Amino acid sequence: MPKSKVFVLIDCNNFFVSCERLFRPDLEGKPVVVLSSNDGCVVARSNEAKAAGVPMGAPAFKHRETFKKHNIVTFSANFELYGDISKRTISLLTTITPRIEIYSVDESFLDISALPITDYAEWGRGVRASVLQHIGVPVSIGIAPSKTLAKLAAEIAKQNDTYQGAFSFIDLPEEQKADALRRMSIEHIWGVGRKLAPVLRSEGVSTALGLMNLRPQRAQQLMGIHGRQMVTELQGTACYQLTREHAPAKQILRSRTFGEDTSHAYALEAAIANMATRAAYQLRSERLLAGRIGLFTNTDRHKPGYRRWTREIQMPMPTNDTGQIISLLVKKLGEFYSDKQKYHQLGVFFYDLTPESALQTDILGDVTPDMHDRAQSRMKAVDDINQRYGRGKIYFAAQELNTIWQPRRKTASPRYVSKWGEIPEARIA
DNA sequence: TCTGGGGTCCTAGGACCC
DNA sequence: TCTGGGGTCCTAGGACCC
Repeated sequence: MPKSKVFVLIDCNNFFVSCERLFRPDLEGKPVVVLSSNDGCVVARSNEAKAAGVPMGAPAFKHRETFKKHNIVTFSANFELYGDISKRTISLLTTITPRIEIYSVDESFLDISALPITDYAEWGRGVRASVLQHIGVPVSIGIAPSKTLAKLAAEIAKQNDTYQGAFSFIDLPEEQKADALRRMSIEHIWGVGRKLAPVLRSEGVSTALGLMNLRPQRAQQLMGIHGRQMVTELQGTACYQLTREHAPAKQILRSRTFGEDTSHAYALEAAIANMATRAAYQLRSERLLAGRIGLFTNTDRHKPGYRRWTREIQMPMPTNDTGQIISLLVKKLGEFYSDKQKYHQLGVFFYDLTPESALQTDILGDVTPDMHDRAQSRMKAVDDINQRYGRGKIYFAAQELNTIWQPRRKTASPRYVSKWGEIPEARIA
């Protein structure tokens, strides 16, 4: 019988806020929130902001009073900064073991089954101290025989200061494990969200322990196959393994809510051009081609007369050529556009992604392989220039038609680490 | 006035076929 | 005119995640 698995979850606490504080140490201990694009929703809160009663995902405009009353400092999200701090953290974790899964910008799983460790919680506290010292970001660490339990363990570590940032289910006596699970409500379980929590509660299951003891068949009836796997994982048997290497994308989507609603066709065209540019760049950087491309746009769903339009194009030959994509999508826009509508948001998406290497020439189509090659070398030249001289140095004219679509960012922090002009200065007196 | 953006996976149901 | 059962494929929508 193989030795059972040991997974670690390293979860950065209040990650976006912690990143902002790295460059603003004066904000340590003060209430801070980070807002999404258009300063719409709260996407990260410091502990002090949580204590002041600001909910996660809350629309910012509903809480302006609370922000004022508690002197809460707000930042517009600065994803370039967070991405950079995230990369540094990951490269530090990679020195522990190469068996790492980058789960999100602020969470990674490690498989440490093969590491010679006797006291896991103590080991976890060491990792926490190292990340704090080298990166400056506080983390919570959960260690367990399954990923679902590791997520719960990290949550326990975060909630309870006595564990000093690390909690382990490995070698924990059955009675203590039951106690810990009894104290965690089902909402904290990975895979139980807004809809499933009430379903479980009406079944009389309100804690992690309750779900662990639910009949697997019943869990599957209530929640589908994931429910059954959740029970098994809570019992301490791993269903989910480490997902190594970034799996190729299955779909790519770029969308933005506009800075203000617009009826102008050229504003929509500019938005299409920008979304398509970013999405197609991702396609090319992953060496993929899109077999289906499309766009959607809608009016404000909080206003009467809400409408949504979606159009798709089946490509005769898969593409990643920004110019071709923009012109096809702008043409599609013309099929439904009306200057009587107030458009609020627009997105561009790609489906049926295939590797460039698998390109099948469409012998009956009017796109010849030669045309495809020319498009390829044109886009390569654009990418090379932008990579060398900075994003957006060279672009399609349509991108510049209008800027109404651009989201508002009232309180963005400087791009400390990715723009030379915004690097912080330090003076030594 | 003001409510984000980017993903994955599963399932139910329809179309179609034998 | 009426009709069973089962399989496949596709899509839309729903659930979840951060």
